[in-house]
Amino acid sequence: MAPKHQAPRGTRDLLPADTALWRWAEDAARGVLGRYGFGELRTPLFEDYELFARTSGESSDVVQKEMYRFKDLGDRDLALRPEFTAGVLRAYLEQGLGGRSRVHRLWSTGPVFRYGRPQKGRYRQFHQLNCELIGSPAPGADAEMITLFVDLYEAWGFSDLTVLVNSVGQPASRRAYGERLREWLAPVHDRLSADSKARLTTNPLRVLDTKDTGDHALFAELGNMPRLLDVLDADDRAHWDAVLAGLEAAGVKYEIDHGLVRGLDYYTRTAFEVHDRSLGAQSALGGGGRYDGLVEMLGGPPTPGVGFAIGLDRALLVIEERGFKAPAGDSVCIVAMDGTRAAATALARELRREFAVECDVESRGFGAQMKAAGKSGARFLVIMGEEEWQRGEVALKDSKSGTQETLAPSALAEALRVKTRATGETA
RNA sequence: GUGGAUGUAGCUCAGUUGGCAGAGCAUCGGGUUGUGGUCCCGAGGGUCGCGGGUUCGAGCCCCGUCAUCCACCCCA
Repeated sequence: MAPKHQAPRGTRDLLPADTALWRWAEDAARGVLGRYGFGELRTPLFEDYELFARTSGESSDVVQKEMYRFKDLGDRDLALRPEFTAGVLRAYLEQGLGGRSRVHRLWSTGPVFRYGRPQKGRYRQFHQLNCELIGSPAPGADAEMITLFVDLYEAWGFSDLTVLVNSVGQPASRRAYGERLREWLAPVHDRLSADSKARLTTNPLRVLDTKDTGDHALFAELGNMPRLLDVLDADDRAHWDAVLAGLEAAGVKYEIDHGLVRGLDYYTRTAFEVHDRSLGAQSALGGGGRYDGLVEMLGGPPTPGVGFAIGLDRALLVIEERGFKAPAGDSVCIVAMDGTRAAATALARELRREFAVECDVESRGFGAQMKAAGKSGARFLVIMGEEEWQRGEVALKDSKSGTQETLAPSALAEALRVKTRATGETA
């Protein structure tokens, strides 16, 4: 007790029981992503600080107070990635992907870092699954990304997800809308909550999703709340309508949320998010949107794009709470006697080319090995008794059926193959 | 960053007005060197998060600190 070191605040260890579930989820996601034609991109965990500062927006919370920023020994100004998109687009430009083909579908996963006060579902080191579709301005791209987003969750057993969608327009129309909001709220300005007053100057759109009930009463009193969708220009409007049509064509259920504003400044047009109530206050499971000006902001040619990030820690939290266990394959446990230990070692190595095999390495007695076998949950027991071994035989016991048979060691692999195939499970 | 709650065995938690640190589960051993998961018996395991203070005496009271949880901010 009271170990000298503990994991830094907001970080945690994932033990084998946890990582089994994580791997299951990652494998399921990989399958979906492959079928959608996405390729995996791996980028550095840290990049120039400036890259994140510029893309996220100087006024964003990420830049203001959440970045893990440091100088390396060469005095370079670096930061641990607080999100994936900036690094992905940097790689896209640096590697000249735009010249190889017009459209790229890229996914990434790994830890991301944000300095903030931890609580359940919020960590300083957390994990995202990130997808970007770079190069297409078409509303069909937005719709496909949202569909992929939903399909990933469905692969994890989430049914009936509600996807919140909104259009945040272009930066110019967003600014115009902010002005309209300010004018609309002017008559009641002094009665707004402190939070809302502050947000009115920093990010007026955020005022709308305040949790303050007094503010909501004021909104009702004013009536005729201006809506972001009403100030969209014709092109944005047409894009928005086409995205919704695309979702309907794909059979994806969605809800329009006029108050939905993403935390990062670079979003244009489409924005979307998914929440799960069982998570409490930190309920966002994932979100994303279109970022048509971002590549240009990084010094590249005008390149449209749309992407999203899924919070794996939160998704896994929900999966765990549902009591889901990663399916475990059938495994084999070898039980040897004093006269057959060497032979058991050889047999274990051979079988391990194909099956998950446990074999005592401590020269323990028969009883102890049987107990260990029971605890390990192995489906098959290979019992190597001295007398049978002399006759060229071993016993194979199937715990599932309770049956036991005697066979030649050379026939073991095939017997196991047949039995595991019969139940459709693999080791 | 703000406000609040909680830290006792690997885990979940008892612990009375301040008076010898406990249970269940888990672990290990035995019953049981040729058929396990059950059962029975036994054992190990604790600077009571950490540091300081009050006291004859602190798991309990006080201060600080670290961590977790809840809410806010914000997000994943």
